[in-house]
Amino acid sequence: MPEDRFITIGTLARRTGVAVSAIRFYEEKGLLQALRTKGNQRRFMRSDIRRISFILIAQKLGLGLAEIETELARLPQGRTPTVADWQKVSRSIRKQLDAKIQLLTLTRTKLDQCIGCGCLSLSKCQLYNKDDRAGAAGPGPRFVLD
Amino acid sequence: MPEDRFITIGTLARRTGVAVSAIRFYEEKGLLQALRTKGNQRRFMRSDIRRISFILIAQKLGLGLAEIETELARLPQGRTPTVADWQKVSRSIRKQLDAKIQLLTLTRTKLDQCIGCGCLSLSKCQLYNKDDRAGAAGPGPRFVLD
DNA sequence: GTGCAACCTCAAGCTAAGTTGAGGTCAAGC
DNA sequence: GCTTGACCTCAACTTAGCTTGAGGTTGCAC
Repeated sequence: MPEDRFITIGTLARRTGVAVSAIRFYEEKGLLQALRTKGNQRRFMRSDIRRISFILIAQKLGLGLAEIETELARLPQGRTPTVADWQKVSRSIRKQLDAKIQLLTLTRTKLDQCIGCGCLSLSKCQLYNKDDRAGAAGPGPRFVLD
Repeated sequence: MPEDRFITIGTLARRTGVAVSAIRFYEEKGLLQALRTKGNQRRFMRSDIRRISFILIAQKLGLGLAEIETELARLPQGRTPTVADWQKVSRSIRKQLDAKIQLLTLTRTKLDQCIGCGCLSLSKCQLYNKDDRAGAAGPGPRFVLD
């Protein structure tokens, strides 16, 4: 296997700083795809280093793996993504980041009003009303600033 | 039990919109304390309504229950918290909110540079470097914008 | 042709923040 | 005094994002 284009899972792990187990996990979740050798070992493409970089960055921005998968799906299938391809995806998460900052800023304004009156009352407080929560459904960790 | 000061778990649930099971869970975690009747049923204080309001608000701001417990510990023991007591706690989380917004804004700036060059490279990108992650330890969901 | 690191799968475990269910008790109105 | 809804405990399950371990195979270098 003299091919320069393919790398082992260990190499990918070293290059990205991500654990081997995590890479397998990402593959299982569909965020990465790997070829297999005759002996059933994974072989990744060099461009997967960038793909993992993106995963890490997007996680830092608060996206879940499912959302990240959606974003990655915008990349071209079959060919190595170009700079322009990556820019398109990056701009998409930049929008989400923007929205998140706006939401937090708004919340801060409300909190300031709340501190002013000291109420923290569910009925009167701007910050909190039941309707806000009506949509929250299903078990598991929620409330991470949807 | 003609006392106006004590309320049942069901009443507390109705008043806050939080599930009974969640209230028991918060008590177990030490975020709430309850007296017990002879028949072993919980009795909460009216001021716990506000306490739960605070928990909900703080969660919205992205705090975990452990952090919220720390904040709540600033409230006086034994007496019902006053408006001033709540303001002190609110100002504390306002600071944390501020920091979170600043971090996100900084991240956005870096992302913009990244989009500019299209790199998304672990070695060159401002957005990501290994050292950032060195501190992240332990299992469980991390990366929620520490 | 053999030794050993690196790979493989599969199952179980972890944390957070709860929910769901089984099986049983309490309290209040009629 | 009894019925019924609200309460009790305890155990098991949920989702997300992984890690850890057991037990077995590959691939490359000497």
